[in-house]
Amino acid sequence: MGRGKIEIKRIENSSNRQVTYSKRKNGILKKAREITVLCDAQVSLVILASSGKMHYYCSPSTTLTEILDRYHKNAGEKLWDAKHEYLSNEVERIKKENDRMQIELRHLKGEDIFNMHSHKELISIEEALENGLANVRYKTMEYVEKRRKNERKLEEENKQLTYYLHQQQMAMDGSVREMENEYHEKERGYPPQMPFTFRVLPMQPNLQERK
Amino acid sequence: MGRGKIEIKRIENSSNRQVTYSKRKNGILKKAREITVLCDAQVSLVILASSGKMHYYCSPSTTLTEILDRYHKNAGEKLWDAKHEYLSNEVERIKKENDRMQIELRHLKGEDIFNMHSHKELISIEEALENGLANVRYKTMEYVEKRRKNERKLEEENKQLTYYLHQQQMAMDGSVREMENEYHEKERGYPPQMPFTFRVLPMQPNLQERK
DNA sequence: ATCTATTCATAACA
DNA sequence: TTGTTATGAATAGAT
Repeated sequence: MGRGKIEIKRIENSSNRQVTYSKRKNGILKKAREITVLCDAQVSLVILASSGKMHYYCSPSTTLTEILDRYHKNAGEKLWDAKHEYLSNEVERIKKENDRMQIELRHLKGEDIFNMHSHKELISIEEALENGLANVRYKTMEYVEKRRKNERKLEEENKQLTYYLHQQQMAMDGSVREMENEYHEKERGYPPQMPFTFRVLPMQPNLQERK
Repeated sequence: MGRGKIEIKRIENSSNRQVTYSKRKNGILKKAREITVLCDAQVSLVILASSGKMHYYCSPSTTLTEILDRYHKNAGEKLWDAKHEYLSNEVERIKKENDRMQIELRHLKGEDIFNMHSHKELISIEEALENGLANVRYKTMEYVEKRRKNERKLEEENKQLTYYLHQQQMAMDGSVREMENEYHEKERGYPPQMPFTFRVLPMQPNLQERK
């Protein structure tokens, strides 16, 4: 129909397409109205132009929803359920995404950081923070290590001193008893086990002030 | 069109109506398909005969639901029930939350910071990262503090022991000299300063194993 | 269903 | 966009 026959394929010329759309849209709407009146039919028609403009027709005495309800039942297509399912899945999907990011954020903020290592996906993200933390950790480790070593040294000294003290006590104890009971008999053939020159080594000064 | 013009009003003859319905229905469906192809339009068409038979067309690459979604928005009609509306809102809400967190995450990772509108925003990001470090620092500080305290205690004990050892040495030294030079004169009026019951307190075990 | 005289829709043009 | 018109398409009524 028209001045010439046309092939049914996309009209490339944009303005031609626009004009054709407008005319044919009116034609379809008219036909929809007509079949409604002529044949007691119910019609739901929605037309969307590529431009985004929309036109629709719905036969009177009904609503689009009503027709679609019947459509739903008749077609057996799970229109509503599908929509509902889609939305449910979407909510779930996005919620998961949400949780993941929330955890990630908490970790990056330094919360829950001791649970972090179980989450594989977070490893790459952790790296950012861990790079920052690496320096701090290294410094503190160094520091702790030094303190621990010093601590051990002190413990050792402590043991030594305790031991020597005990020895000396014994020695002194013996000497005193000797002096008290038989100080005229000179039979002390044993020198003190501990050299009197023993001195406790001075500790590293300022160690606890270092970082 | 046809052998004679007809008025657009209900066709009273039932079989005529039925025939006309069938013919026009096909016509509309064809037109719907055509406008879809010719003009890049999207069409949703549902036709219900008074007999109850139903036919529909929906342009490919879309779903009826999708078209009706747009219809809903444009027409402002309540197509969707509360559940769907709730879910739709939920999706939108969570998506916004999602975007917000995504931006925050990217910022914490140091990405996209060139879009920052103010120095304040940069500072707050810096603060967040520093807070993250603070937690780690705190944990290590606690640990170091414990070690330091134990260390101090050991130092104190060490000093005490050294002191007592020295005292004892003096006392013993004196006793021996006394014994050697004038052991018949009993003038030792000073008892040892250190009680013989002195014992070094045992240290906290396992302290260095604790985190 | 199929045919066909007619009316209708519309492509091209203005 | 709107209108005009030649032409192809749709279809009412008959078969």
